[in-house]
Amino acid sequence: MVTKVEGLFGEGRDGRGIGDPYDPECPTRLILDRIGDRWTVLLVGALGGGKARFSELKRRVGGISQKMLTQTLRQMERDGLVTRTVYPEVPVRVEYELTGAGLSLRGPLKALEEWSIEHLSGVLADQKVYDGREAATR
Amino acid sequence: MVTKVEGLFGEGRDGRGIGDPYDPECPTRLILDRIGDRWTVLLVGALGGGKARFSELKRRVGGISQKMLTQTLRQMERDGLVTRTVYPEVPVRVEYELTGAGLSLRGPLKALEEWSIEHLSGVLADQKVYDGREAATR
DNA sequence: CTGTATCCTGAAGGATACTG
DNA sequence: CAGTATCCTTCAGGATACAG
Repeated sequence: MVTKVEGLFGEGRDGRGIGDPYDPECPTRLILDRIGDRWTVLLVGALGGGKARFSELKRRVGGISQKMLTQTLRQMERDGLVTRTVYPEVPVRVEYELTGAGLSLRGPLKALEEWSIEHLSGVLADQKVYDGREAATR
Repeated sequence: MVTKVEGLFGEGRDGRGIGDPYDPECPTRLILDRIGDRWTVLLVGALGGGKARFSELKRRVGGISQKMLTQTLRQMERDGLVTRTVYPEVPVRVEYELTGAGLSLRGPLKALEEWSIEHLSGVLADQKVYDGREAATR
């Protein structure tokens, strides 16, 4: 039995232990499992505009393999982030669309993206400094 | 040469391609690289309360190995998210502390955590439904 | 106490070929 | 078109032993 995580990022930290990331009931793990891989994040972005079909998503998300596209979409469907609609035409047409939950994820992800844009140059600069010091030490 | 990503999660999606996640200059990749692994996220949480030393972090973050703790902290230091201070006592004491950039990451992460807490039960329920349908199909 | 250095394994994920 | 099935490689990351 593991202690539940109520707020890793609340203000009042009191040094209490942090929830086990391997506990399936841990919300932190929940996000990490969905957001952890780049593909889910990119797909939420790619689906932000509305429905899209398989091939279109493949085109939109650069570098994704067919395997990962299918796999990630299935996962998102399972999690209730996306709906999958099959139109039995010839050839088959399949459309994906964000659910309410999927759409609601865009806000937090956007916040993260904004942080990223804001700190991109800073982080890159810090890396250079750090790497420089390391090289000098060696 | 790949198109830069300005806003994967902005409102007006126009179906334009999405930035290559392998481009080091892509902000989306920046977040994903830091946030992608559970440890960085958990450490930002663990360090939210202020300075903490190595062994304390190890205790706080359940399940992290010594190797990953060191490795993740080094990465965070390199990215300018954390400072590392060595006190040459016997035995050595090392304290880690979030920088401004590190602290500023807590907001977005908190938003994500809130999403997670809010949607935990829903996602879990959807998974059950999905798995049930799959089992029936098979 | 705070690491570094190796070894080793599982799992992620790309490439490719085939199907309804 | 939208997948599924396989093979194969890479590599993250745990376990362990040793060091300043």
